[in-house]
Amino acid sequence: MEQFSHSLDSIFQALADPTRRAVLERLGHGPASVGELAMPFDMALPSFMKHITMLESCGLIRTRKSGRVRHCAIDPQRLALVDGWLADQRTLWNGRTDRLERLLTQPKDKDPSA
Amino acid sequence: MEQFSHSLDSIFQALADPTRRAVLERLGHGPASVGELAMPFDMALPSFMKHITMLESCGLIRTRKSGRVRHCAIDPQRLALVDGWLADQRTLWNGRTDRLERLLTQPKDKDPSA
DNA sequence: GCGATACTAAGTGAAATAGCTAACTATAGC
DNA sequence: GCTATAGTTAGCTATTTCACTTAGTATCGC
Repeated sequence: MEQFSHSLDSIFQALADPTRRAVLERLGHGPASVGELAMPFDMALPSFMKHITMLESCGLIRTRKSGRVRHCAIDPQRLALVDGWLADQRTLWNGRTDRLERLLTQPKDKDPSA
Repeated sequence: MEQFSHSLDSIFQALADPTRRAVLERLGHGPASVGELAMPFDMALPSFMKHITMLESCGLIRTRKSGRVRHCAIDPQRLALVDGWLADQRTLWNGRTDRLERLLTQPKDKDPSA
C-alpha cells in the first residue's frame, strides 16, 4: 500500500495538467507520434515534449522511437492504480453510510481486487 | 466540458500530495477537526493548514468553524468528477481493446493497423 | 481576567513546474 | 551529399508549491 503512494503522487501530478489529460484522451483513440500529438497545442515542441516525458516517466504512456519518429501509446494498467484508489475511497465513505444496511442485509464483505 | 477541465486541474493537483490523500482517507471514516487531522503528520500547523485550505478550495472537503475549532468533512460529490473522467477514459481504451480483440477473433473486418 | 488552546496571518526560502528560444542530432528523401 | 523533418538538449525565466518560523486572533476553562 505504501509503495503505491509514490506512484499515485506522480500519476495525479501528471493528470493535473489539461494538456496532459488531453494527450491521454487523444491516445485513448489509438497510438500517435509526438508530432501528431503536439499539433493541436499552441506550444513549442520542447515544452510539449516535457509533458510527454512526464507522462511516460509516471507510466501512463509508453513510447518507442522508430527512425526519427517517436510513437506513443497509452498504458491502461497504470490508470488502474487511480481507479483502485478511487474505489477504496468510495468504499470508505459509502461504507460509512451503508454499513448498517450492509450488516443487516449482507453479512459477507466482498473485495474486488485487481 | 470546458468548465470541468479547470476543476479537474485543481482536484488532481490536490490528490497529487500524499498528505492530502491521507487526510481524505482519514475523513472517509468521518468528520474531524483540523487539529485531529494534523496530529499524525510531522509538520507545522500552518503548513498543514495550507493542505486543508487547498482541499477545501477545490471542493474535496467542506469545513465550518464552531468556536475555535474548524471541523472538516469530505464532499463525495466532488470526487465523482474524477470518477467520471476516469470512466470516460476507460471507455475509450476499452473500446479500442475490444475492437482489437474483435479484429483478432473475427478476420471478417479487414484493417491492417499495427 | 488570564493562561492555554486552536487556529490564522505574514513573510521567507528551496525546489519543482511550465513555458520559451536557440542550437543540435539523427533520419528520410531526393 | 544536401535539405527538410522529427525530435532532443541546453539554458533561461516566471510562477507555483511546500515547507518553515514568528507572531497574532479568538475562543475555552478556570
